[in-house]
Amino acid sequence: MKLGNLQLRIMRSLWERGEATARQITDDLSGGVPSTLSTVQTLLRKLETKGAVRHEQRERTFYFRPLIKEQDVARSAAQDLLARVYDNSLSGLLAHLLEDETVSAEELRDIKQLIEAREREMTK
Amino acid sequence: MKLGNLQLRIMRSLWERGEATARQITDDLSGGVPSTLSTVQTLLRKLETKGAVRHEQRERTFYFRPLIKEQDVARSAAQDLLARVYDNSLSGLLAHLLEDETVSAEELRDIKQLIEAREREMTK
DNA sequence: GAATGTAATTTACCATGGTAAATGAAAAAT
DNA sequence: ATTTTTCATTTACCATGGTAAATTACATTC
Repeated sequence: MKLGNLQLRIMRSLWERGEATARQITDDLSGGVPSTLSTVQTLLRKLETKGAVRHEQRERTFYFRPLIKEQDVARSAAQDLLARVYDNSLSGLLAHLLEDETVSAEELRDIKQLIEAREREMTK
Repeated sequence: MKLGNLQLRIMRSLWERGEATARQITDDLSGGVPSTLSTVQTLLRKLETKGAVRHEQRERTFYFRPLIKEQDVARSAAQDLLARVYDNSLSGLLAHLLEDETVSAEELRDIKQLIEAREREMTK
């Protein structure tokens, strides 16, 4: 499942809240680039058509829930980038990511450990 | 500069060739998902409007050249993914990338070396 | 009960990426 | 010289993401 920018931010609100109304999501968005309630409602419909969310009506109001997992969306976006842009060259991608000066020592330690863990899985 | 899928494939042909006609690019594309000459011409125009390519006419034919660098496009796509989807968590992204079973031992070795090199830069 | 507020729904744009046929003009082949 | 090929250009779609006003329907408040 491929999502646009605002779609992703809407999903993020839903993933955090578990369930949310269009109004609540609109409020969540107001911190960054704000969108009107109307826009959020439109996108929620489109997300529902795509099968990314579902809604349940209580009283007059729609309560939305995510149907797709954050991890799955992220994973497929990462795989897509790797394939489309880097021709599946992991080292090519990582080389670019490591160029960023703001990478912390902790991050480096963490990802090194990820790789070492993966190496251990390798031999099995 | 953000490029669509076909736009990227067209650029890739241009990056490899240095200079190419719409026809040559169309031929290059015929290996994967093919596109008609007409479509390629249309997209080349749009790429030119965006400033991604320029053309030069010789005889009757347009010869296109890339104006943007492959590395820059890749880099910005990677940064965009990292920020938009992973909230700038490098380890989060790498964790997903390493889940792919088809990662080779060589790739692992390569990226480990990238990280170690980056660690050495760190202390400076 | 009338006014106000709050929902969903409808409708209508715009931009971008992609698709390609149709047309016209020029070069190449016959 | 006529036909065929090969370009560029024009035109016209479609899908998706995003934007939002206008409308309608229902609650809440005064």
